[in-house]
This record gives sequence, structure tokens and C-alpha cells, in this order.
Amino acid sequence: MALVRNHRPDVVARAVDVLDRHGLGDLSMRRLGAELGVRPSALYHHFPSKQALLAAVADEILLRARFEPDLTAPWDEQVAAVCGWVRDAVLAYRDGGEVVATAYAFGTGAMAPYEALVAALRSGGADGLAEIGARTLLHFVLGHVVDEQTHLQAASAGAIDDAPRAGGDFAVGLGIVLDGLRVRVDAR
Amino acid sequence: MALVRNHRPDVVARAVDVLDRHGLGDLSMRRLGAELGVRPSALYHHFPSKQALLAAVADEILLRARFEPDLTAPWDEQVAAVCGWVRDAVLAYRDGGEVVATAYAFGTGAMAPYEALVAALRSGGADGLAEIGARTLLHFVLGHVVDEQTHLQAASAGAIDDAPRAGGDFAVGLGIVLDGLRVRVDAR
DNA sequence: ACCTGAACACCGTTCAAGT
DNA sequence: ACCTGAACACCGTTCAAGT
Repeated sequence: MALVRNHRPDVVARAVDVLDRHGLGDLSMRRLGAELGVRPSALYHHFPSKQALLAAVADEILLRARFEPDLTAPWDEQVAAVCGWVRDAVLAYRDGGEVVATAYAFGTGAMAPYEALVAALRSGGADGLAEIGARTLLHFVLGHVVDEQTHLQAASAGAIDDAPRAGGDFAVGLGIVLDGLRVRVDAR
Repeated sequence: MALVRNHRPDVVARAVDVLDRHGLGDLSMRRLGAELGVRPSALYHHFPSKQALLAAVADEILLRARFEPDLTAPWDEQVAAVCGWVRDAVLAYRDGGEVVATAYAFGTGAMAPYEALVAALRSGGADGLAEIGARTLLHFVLGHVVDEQTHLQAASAGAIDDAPRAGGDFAVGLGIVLDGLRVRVDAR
């Protein structure tokens, strides 16, 4: 007898919720199932694997921070806007950075920021470097945000005494050069 | 009765070996114990946790690609040399990038490259930006190398058709600017 | 379409006890 | 100093069967 009936979006929403409340380490199929009032095996009706579930979670996190590119803006401002979007989206949920970075690294999700960056870079005429530029910027942003988030969380958990760190912001005095064009990513 | 007696370096060496032959996913405490002819619990005599073991593996991988900084070289060349060292070290072992990146992210290991980069950046006069610059460069290098390694391995396993990618090298036409000073990281 | 029940093949970690 | 034996509290995934 089916006590509960969950649809795919319910599962994703609950997963985001568990992630935010208990962290990535506690987001297991069994735990998520229990939280939904369902056996773990029931989740495999919606997702072929945990990896696929986590990719959906990553996409959901990015989607929730709604973003629409301003195509009339200068290309470097467009790039900065995308970076800012990713940063905001990911910082809004516990372990958001790691989830998105992993999904992106495995190529299973989090493709929207990559495509937005490619578009922005192309609009700046950096045609040949758009793809590698987008990947670099994403590593740049995600790397720093994961850093930030890890240390922030560790500090708030009392595991690390939060010594003053040189710039919690990923952009302080830093830029990236693509083919001679300087891109400032100080979105914040 | 002790059939085998392993010292700490033996354990690390075997772990590197298992990592390279079977990948990070197969490097479990149980598997490593079996490979050493020992129960998994015996490993906890040498390491307090798997995380600590993996940190030691990361350090070992970096150590095996012996590196000595040329303090007479221009600072940007020093930076490039460190990046090249990390890249070479990590590419020499299966999943080396992920192991080192993770140890670095958790702050449990892989500190040598960070310190080398800070020193190189300081020697260039970028005092206030040395720490954040070092972290940025590391994210930059490790991010790209993990990318490379993941796709390379996936391709060689036949999981992905290796479409032509824009620059397998992390440095193609890219640089990082620290306070106006352009750092080229095209180590290769 | 969604769920149960039961199993399979694993994990990391602890700890008293052995040599 | 290093190892065993046994346990604890978990994992992801599969699959026939139910409604």
C-alpha cells in the first residue's frame, strides 16, 4: 500500500532541503527516502542513480536563483553577472558549491552557467577562447566559493578558529585575461 | 599471529599503487587492507581516518615529482614552474588530480604547492595578494587538470567519445593578473 | 506510475584482546 | 608496535512483486 506518492519535483525539492539542513554527507538515498516516507528503492523510479539525483539538485539550486542575461550589456559585465549568479545561487544552500562543482566536473549537470559564459565571451568576440575561457572562469568561481563555503561552515561549526582571511571575496584585486582582454569578475 | 608487518610508508606506497591501478573509487580501507595482507582495522594504527590516509597519498604524489624552486628566476617563471610541477605530479597517477584537489580543499594535505606559490608571488612583490593569488592559481591548475584527467580517463574507458576539445592544456592563451602583473601559467 | 520487501555486495570506524 | 576478530551503524543498487 502506497502511503505516499512523490513525483520527481517533490524528490528534488526534498533533496535540496535535506542538503541545506544536514549537509551533503547526510544526503543518502536511504535518508532521503526516509524523509519522504518511502523506501530507498522507490527513488530509483525517478532517477537511475544517486549521481543523477545530485545533478538534478545542482540544476535546481542554480534555477532557484533566477538569472536572465542582459544581452545589451558589455560582454565583460555579462561575464561578471553570470559569475555573480553562480556565486549567489551556490552560497544560498549548504554545500551548494560542492554539489554544483561535482555535477559540473562529471558533466552530469550544472551546464547552464557554462553555456551562459560561452555566450557572453562570444559576444565579446573571444570566439576561439570562449569554451576554455568559460571552463576556466567556472573553475575560478566554483573553486573559490567551495573554499569560502568549506571554511565558513567549518568555522561556524567551531572546527577551525576563523583567522582573518585575505579576502572572502573571490574577486579581490584579481582578474582573468583572455587574449589580452581583461575580465574582471568582481561581481560582489 | 602477525602474518605481515607494515610500516606507515609501506601503507602509503600501497595506497598510491592501488589508486593508480584501480582508481579512487576502489581505494577503500578494506581493499587496501586486503592488498597489504591485513585487516582494515590494522590501518588505523597508522592513520586516524581515511581522510588522513588520502592526505598522505596526496603529499606522496607531490613528493614523488621532486621539485626544487629556482630562487634566481624571475617570479613569474617561478610561479609557472610550481604550476608545472603540480600538473606533472598529479597527471602521473590515476585520479591524482582529485586526490590532491580534495586534500587541498579540506586543508588536510597538499600544502607544499600553496606555500611554494606564496613564496614565488612574494618574491615578485605581490605581498598583499600572495595568499589569495596562490589559492586562485591552485584552483586554476587543479580545476583544469581534474577536468583533463576525468575526460581523458572517461574517453580511454570508452564512456565518452572524445570530441576535439579546445586545448587540452590548461594554459592556452590564458593568464591571470595579480594587481596588474600578468602571470602566464603556460607551463607546458 | 509509484511503491514494498528483501536481498547483494559493500562501506568507515571502534575496541578489547592478542603477539 | 602492529595485528586480529567481531561488532556497529551504515552505504548504493537491483528486482520481483504489489496497488
